[in-house]
Amino acid sequence: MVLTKRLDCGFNGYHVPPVPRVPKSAKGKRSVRRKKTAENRMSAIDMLAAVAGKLLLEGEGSLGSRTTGVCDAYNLNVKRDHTKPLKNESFDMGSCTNTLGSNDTSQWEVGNDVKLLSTVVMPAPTIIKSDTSSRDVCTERPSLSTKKSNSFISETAVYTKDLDPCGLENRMDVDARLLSLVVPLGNDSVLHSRSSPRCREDKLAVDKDDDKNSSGCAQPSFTTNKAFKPRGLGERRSRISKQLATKFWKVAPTMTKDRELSKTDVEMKPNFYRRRICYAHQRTQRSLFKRRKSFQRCSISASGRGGNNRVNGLSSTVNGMSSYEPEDFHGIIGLICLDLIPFSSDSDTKRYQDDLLCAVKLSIKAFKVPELFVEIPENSTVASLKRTVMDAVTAIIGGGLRIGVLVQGKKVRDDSKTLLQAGISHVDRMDELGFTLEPNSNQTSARLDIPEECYLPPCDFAEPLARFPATVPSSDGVNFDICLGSPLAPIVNCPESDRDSVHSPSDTMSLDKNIKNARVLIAIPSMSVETPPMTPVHKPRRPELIQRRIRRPFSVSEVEALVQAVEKLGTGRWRDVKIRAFDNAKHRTYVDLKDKWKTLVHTARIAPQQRRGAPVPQELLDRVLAAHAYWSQQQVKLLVKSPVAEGRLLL
DNA sequence: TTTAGGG
DNA sequence: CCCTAAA
Repeated sequence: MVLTKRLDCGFNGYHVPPVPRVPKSAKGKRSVRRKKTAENRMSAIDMLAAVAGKLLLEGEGSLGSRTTGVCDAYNLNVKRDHTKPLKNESFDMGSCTNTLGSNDTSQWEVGNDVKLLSTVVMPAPTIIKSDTSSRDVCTERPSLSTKKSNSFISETAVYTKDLDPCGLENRMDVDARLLSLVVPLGNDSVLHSRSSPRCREDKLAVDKDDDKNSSGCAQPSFTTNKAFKPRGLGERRSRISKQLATKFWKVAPTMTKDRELSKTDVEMKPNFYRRRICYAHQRTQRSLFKRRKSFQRCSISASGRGGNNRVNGLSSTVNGMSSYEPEDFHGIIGLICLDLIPFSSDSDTKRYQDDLLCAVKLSIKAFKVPELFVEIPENSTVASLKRTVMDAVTAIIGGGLRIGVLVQGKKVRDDSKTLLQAGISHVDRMDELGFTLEPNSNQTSARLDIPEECYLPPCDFAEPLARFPATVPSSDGVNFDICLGSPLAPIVNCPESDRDSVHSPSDTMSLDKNIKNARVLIAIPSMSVETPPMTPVHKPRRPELIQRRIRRPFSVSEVEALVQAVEKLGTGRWRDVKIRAFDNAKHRTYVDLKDKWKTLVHTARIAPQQRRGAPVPQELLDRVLAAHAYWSQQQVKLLVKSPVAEGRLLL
């Protein structure tokens, strides 16, 4: 049964409907499809489905919450009208098909005029302080008051793209992205299974720590208290969202107050008040999502108690939102935080982006100085050890260093570039952005462009350092982590880190397995001549950790520009094409353009039904084919005229 | 560096 | 998008 409806759902507020547990039998069936996906995907998809259903059908009341977890059951296209100002509270939702239940394949087509007058999630701006001495980072954020949600709508959208576990992505054509999936652990949540002892460790640690913006996990019961209403809450991430968040602070300064208001419709239990939520994030094979995931992970804050909040990929604060108040979560089984990322190249969008990208706040989250030797007698006091380490560190830092900036592993050499141009504004994963400390007198040309990376657990500062001589090695570069949008105490400020600084090998090993998720990636500086050869150097590994670039689908206007340029220049001059049509699009290389052309030609040749991604106007595809044919012919002609070919012809 | 193609 | 041989 296919239903086509135009929906005009202007609903206030939003709550995530209960997501039914996926029956085991069903799980079994689906597991085939989810073969290569992580164990908790189902839950995420279910939640997405639920959210999607609510989003689209709230007010209709017919979608209900019985949703299938089949990952390809949801195909939402949500478009934001970028021509409207951010404050605009409506979205134009594009087509939406929603397949419900395994036995019910109803589909809903949502017309273009459907307006979403509320939000699933609230922007979660975080005020980031780069002041490393400040531990009390502001974590205020907008509340989730459903009543107020109309005020902060604009950036919310549902999109399944990044939840795409099974290739759904390729059928999505909207540039909105699911930002993150926040899943307070509940009994119903499959994700719970991932919350592992580590998570509980964190929980305990956090409880001790109580309120230091550290993170932890909620116990399952925490989110299953039925006395509380569900409410939507979200956090936002990603390149744009980071800035959006900032923006939201500006446009909706009242948001902080809303939390107070929100208490009116939620019962609040004081003893929950400072608990932390444990989030789990859906895994996916898709690199984009991985990236996002890592990004979230990267924001995991170090616990104030010296590293008991290790990065583990399973828990911890995400997004610098270190302490959601429990009232935000009561009864919520799943939350999906979504964001909408504008198309990258439309002119409107560009303005929009530029507008948003004006503020990129960085905070240095971890500062590691590897390969630092400290020699100190056994009978020294801890205090003297600290002093020694501090001296050594100070010697490095005070020694006149300059900062290098790495974006996606590549050094940004042009200091005149803007963050936007350098792509820094776009990084959505923390390890895409790195800094290096380099000696000012950089005669040695040892390089750090492809840093070897190793993992060091946070806040185990003293331990590794103790092995190193106090003489400052003339390291060519030292990486340190920075964090976008994550308020947390810098590791160098972990005063009492000693206690927790020793890790069992297995601990390290398991962490190492999560190296991709780990946020504490440091570079081992290239050894200088003075460095003793016996220096314990980590095995070179994972030099490939250079991040894959963010996927940025070509917009129609970009395609248009590309087609036009190729029509003019032909298919063998990608550099010229780049200069001609994409000179200002720093993120489009000529290889990208060549690749895009390749896919365009392919797209143009296949049946429209086979096409995936953002639909390219047929007119453009026709031009692609025409240009391709023309230039192919030109090449042949050129070949024919060439001596070799001529010679062959003569033969 | 740029092109061209496969992955 | 990535990787890379070849130019």
